[in-house]
Amino acid sequence: MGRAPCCEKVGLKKGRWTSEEDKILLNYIQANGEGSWRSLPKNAGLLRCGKSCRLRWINYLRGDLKRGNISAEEELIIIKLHASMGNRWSVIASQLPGRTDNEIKNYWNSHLSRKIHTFRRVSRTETLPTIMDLAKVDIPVKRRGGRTSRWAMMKKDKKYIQKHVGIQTTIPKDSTVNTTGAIPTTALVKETTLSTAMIDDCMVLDRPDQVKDKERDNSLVLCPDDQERKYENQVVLFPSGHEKETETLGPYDHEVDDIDGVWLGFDYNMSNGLMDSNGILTLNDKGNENLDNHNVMGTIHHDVEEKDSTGFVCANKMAMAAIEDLESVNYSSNGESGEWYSCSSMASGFDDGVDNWEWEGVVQGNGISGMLSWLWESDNLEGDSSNLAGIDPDKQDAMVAWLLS
DNA sequence: AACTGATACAACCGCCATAGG
DNA sequence: TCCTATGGCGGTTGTATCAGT
Repeated sequence: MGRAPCCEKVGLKKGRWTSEEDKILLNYIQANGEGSWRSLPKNAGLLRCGKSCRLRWINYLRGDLKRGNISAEEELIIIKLHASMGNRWSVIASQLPGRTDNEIKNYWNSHLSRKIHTFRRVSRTETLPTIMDLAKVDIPVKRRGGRTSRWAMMKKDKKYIQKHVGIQTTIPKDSTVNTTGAIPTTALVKETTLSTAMIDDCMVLDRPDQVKDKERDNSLVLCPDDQERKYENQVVLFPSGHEKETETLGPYDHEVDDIDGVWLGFDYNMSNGLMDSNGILTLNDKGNENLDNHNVMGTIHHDVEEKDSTGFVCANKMAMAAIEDLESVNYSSNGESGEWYSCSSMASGFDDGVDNWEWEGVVQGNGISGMLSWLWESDNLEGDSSNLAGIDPDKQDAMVAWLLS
């Protein structure tokens, strides 16, 4: 038998809270402060369990809650933190002011989990799975239906809360309501490449010698790996298999000393016609109407210092990326040590006959230091919350701060 | 217009950690 | 040290709402 319920449930109301109940709870807490949840319902005259009151307050009525949809920036933070600490929603929520763990959990489950796959860390002794069975993976689909967000309702009617429960909203004037589930792709790519903590000082890669179109400003450009790849503090992703033999896996098809990794994921839309005659693929969504959802995922490796024959230096970190349309993705070990790997995907969105691509990426510049060493000192990187077990809180805080720096 | 399936998200539930007696 | 109350967390469920048929 489990422990006794937190309160006597006979006669208590369950289910959705009415605006009247919200008013009562809100008035009570404003007058008496929060806490003492067990006695609160009785004192306030609510036929609710104290736990239910607490949840209602924390997740909905609290005045400091952020209104509106999760922004691309917030989404990125969620992705990053989830990649590092798993389903520790409260910890993740603590880094997103005004967001609740429940909200983030729901957002993850309904929006992100299907878009983002966490890839296995490749250890020295581990054999990579060569095929990932994506048939078993949920495929992101176009939103067909679903509830309209209550916050969206409030956005539409800023007086909603005042009308219904009598509290002030803090809906930002410029907040947007996204009812399609679509991600602001360009912004997200930009945010990802600009603000990702693991990619210190990176900037959006543009190739001024080949990319003249101003429309491509602030986009991420993928370059064939036979192109110049000496960039300072930039993100470079290589479609290494594009119309070439796959011997060109970049300068990194050699042994590396150590691999620790964290996957980054971001979503973008890709359509036909993004590949120009030079084989440069641009990730943006400008002017692309025929969009399919694809994911780009990358992992950042560190403790790598290598030079290729052209003198390219990959200092301290490497990144890999995969493009996938979630139909099929092959993972293969790459390099003698088997410690890193490339990803190929079927990109059915292309009409240029190239439907099987292999990508790799590099982040160049100084950056990841010892933080990742201890962050990933556990071998278990599959989103297991035990990842952080045993790490003292200061370290954990430092990690979070670093991840978000 | 009615029906159906998909979706978002609010709310519930059980378990765990911790404080305090 | 044990026991209990309580708060908190994460997994899961229920349902309102919507788009497609």
